[in-house]
Amino acid sequence: MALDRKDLSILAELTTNARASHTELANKVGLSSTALARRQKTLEDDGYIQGYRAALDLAQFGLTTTVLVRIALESQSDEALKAFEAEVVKCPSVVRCFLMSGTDDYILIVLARDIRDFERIHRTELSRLPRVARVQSSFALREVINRAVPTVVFGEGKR
Amino acid sequence: MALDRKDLSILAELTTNARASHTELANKVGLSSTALARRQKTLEDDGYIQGYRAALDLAQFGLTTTVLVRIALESQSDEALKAFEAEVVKCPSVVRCFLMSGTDDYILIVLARDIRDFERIHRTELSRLPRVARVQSSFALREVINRAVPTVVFGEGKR
DNA sequence: TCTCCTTGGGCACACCGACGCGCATCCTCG
DNA sequence: CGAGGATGCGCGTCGGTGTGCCCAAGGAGA
Repeated sequence: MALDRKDLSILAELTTNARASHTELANKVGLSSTALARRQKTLEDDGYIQGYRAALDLAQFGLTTTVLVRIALESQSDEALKAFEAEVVKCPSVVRCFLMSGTDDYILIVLARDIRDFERIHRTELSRLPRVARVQSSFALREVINRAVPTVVFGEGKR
Repeated sequence: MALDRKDLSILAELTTNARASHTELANKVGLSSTALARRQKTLEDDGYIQGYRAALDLAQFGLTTTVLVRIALESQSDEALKAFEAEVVKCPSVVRCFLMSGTDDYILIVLARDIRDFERIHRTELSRLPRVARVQSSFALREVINRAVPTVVFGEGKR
């Protein structure tokens, strides 16, 4: 199934404002409300739209510090990976965790209030992870780009 | 201003389902619809809720490969940073870009269709970035955690 | 070339639900 | 005991949503 420019326009708009009504969206896209409703439903049914989520301002919660953590395990055995992953999903300050190729086994993205708070997280969350051989942390000084969706998605319009 | 458990419960629910109606939310949180409406409006006005966004299934667009790219610049001068950042924001496949402490100057997260596609992105987007001294890419074999909001936010309830 | 058929769009309408208001009540704190 | 803040209930209005129907455009086949 292929998406045309209007579909992409709908997705782009919903990515910005998920609560827009059919008529509101229809005006922006250049369709009638019924035509838009059909397309939106199709996009949902076909799985292009997973759901609608509120975007929280994490800075408002004091979470202004992003830390990238590289973790190497003692062993790359399946059992070690499973044990590590079972615990890392419980870490409440971790927002992303990738199993990586190359020398570093895992890369985590951790959100903290500040550097002191990260020290606490390191002590109470990260240091308790099993099978860890080495932990290396780098602080993000600034976030230059933070997109949920790559802009390339909205630029491939057919027709 | 402090949030109590009901506020956090509202935020948690809206993070999952941003289109829930007042009555729907009220039932889950244990409030009446009016009390909930007031609290939700307060959360919006106070900036805890930035907005409501549709979550797209990137796999549906073929973007199944995540790549972490480490980039070191030739120079850390303010001019070099500005020049680099002015260009990197134009890269349509980059979803995140951090200015880092330590040896690596920037870390990007790039979404690609597959490894072949990343080669194209490397050639057409990354290699054109100015002032770059070294580029090092690591592929994510698997995504263990992908949260928009750390669970720690929902667990600090007062009262 | 004509015709049939399919696909997508627009218009109008009716129903249903959401939303916001006012007021009474309750709880807490001073 | 009084006052302020938050809650819950009921109501009316408004808007969104979904349906049915018709129309236009494009493609296929005879």
